[in-house]
Amino acid sequence: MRLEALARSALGEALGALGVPIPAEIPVDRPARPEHGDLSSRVAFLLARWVRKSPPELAAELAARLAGRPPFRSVQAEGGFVNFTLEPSALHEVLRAILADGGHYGRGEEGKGKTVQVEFVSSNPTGPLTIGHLRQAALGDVLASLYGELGWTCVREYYLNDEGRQMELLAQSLWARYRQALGHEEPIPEGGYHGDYLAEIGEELARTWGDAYPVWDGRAREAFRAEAVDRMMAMIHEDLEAIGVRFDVWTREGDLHRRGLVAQALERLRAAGAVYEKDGALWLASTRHGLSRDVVLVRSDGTPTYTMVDIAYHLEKHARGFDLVVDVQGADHVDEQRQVALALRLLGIREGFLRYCLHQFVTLKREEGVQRMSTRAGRFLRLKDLVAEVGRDVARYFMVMRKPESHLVFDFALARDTSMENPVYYVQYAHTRIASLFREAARAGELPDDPLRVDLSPLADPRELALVKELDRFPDVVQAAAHEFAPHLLCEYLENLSSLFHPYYAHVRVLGQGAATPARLALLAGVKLVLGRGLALLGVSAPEEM
RNA sequence: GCGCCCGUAGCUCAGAGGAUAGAGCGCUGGCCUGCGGAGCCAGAGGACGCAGGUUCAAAUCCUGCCGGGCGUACCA
Repeated sequence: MRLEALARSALGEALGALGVPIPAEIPVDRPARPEHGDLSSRVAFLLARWVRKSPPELAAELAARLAGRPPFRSVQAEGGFVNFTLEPSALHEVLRAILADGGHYGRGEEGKGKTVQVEFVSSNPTGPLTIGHLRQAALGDVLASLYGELGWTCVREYYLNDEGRQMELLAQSLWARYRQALGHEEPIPEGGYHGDYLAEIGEELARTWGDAYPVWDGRAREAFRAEAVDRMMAMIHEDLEAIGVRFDVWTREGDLHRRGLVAQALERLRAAGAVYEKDGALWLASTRHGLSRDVVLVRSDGTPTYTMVDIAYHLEKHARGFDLVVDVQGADHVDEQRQVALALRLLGIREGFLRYCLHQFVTLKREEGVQRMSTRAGRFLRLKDLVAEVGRDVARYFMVMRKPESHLVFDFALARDTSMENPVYYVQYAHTRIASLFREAARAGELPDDPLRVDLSPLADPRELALVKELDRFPDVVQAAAHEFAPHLLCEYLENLSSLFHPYYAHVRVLGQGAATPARLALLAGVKLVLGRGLALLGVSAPEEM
């Protein structure tokens, strides 16, 4: 039961009794200031004109009609607002319901019988994953968890670009390293990959393969490309393992070609009249539909572009029957996204089938200053190494604690050495403290036999009621975080809940307080439950001891 | 030039029509003879980039500027 619903239904009745038309959604907010009550509605501002009254007049009439109505202790008009203060017993019931839900609290039903695919990372296998990929890995993984929490069946997918020019360059770069290891002077190709990780593999191949590939020909290309992709994938798996991200499905670009899906997609676009020929290439007529430029789908040499394959891939996703597809991508993909979305629209695919979670880039701030990453130049911080330094929990949390569309500065020093004032630890510590308290309660024989039957009436302290009100928000936060692609809302919520708990704990004794003890333990069981659920959704551990 | 994202406390960022704008870090000063001080309490610190407009009400919506990021490839 959301608390807002209590005020909504009361206001609905009062409006009906006054003969005022009832809006589809009666606005109810949580006031920032305690003197404005537990709940507040600005409905009078919306409807005053309708009934030719001023907002304060209408608000006063509504308040008069609702005065003394349970579960409200008071209903007051202030300005044009109608402010509600709840009876503590109403909050006690909220807490009881949360405890009764147990591990299911926060779960939703909206996704029942529906499937969502979240595609993320999808980094080209040209090197290990870096801190740049971390934001995407964390975001995608958390979004998938959030949708899972709302009842959706969720598929985490990685799209593997194992074809094309970048793979070619990677293979040739590796070959050059291999030749260098054999003592030949072979330069890294123009636009190739300079990272040390290829040098190591090159040396190893020189030992095992000897001088078997003296020239860069078709045979060498095949061998080195296969080897390079395998090696890169192994590294990527290690990095994903380090931050605890698992994919359900890996789709390879090469498979899309082999299954004829690219050709099929092209046929559909032709049939829809969405393409035209120019300069020997085939173009998507995007400007005709309001985009800023047309893009090439098939080059004049007959090979399909990345965009073409991307369209084919998304048609394939559609054919798989997902109700929703979420692509997590960086800000450099905006144009690409528009093009793919347009193509799907022209092919009659339902609006809303594909949604993009677009995120800005991460810059790394460390002692030497701010540095830009470049896999190609071999200048990057590998994900695995980052996790080794700051831990998986901090790495993940820091990546989702800002909204995706904000630039994110990863303060390395803060993440690593401030185990003192780090928000991750602050939240985890709240969980640990409660766990410790329950251990203590068990030792002292103060654990209630049946937590659901505890008398909650001793919970009267404003801090206790504030905690219950905050617990009541949790399902709304989960839902908003999922729908708006905004996991940072969950971080903010958990930090806020923790900042209500810590002072409470510091000032209110729980154990040895007679009838208050089981009531307070019940409250803290609720807090622990929600902290644990929230952290789990973020993929961050909720330790019993630290 | 054009398109998209972002300008809020010294720093990193929440708030996205409502009532006196928030948090963390940093800074100043307090609190360890009771459940974990990884904590608590108090304080200093703001023309919400600028200028107009819409509204009973704008940090929030609209327009135009100014700053920063990204894109604007027959790259992926």
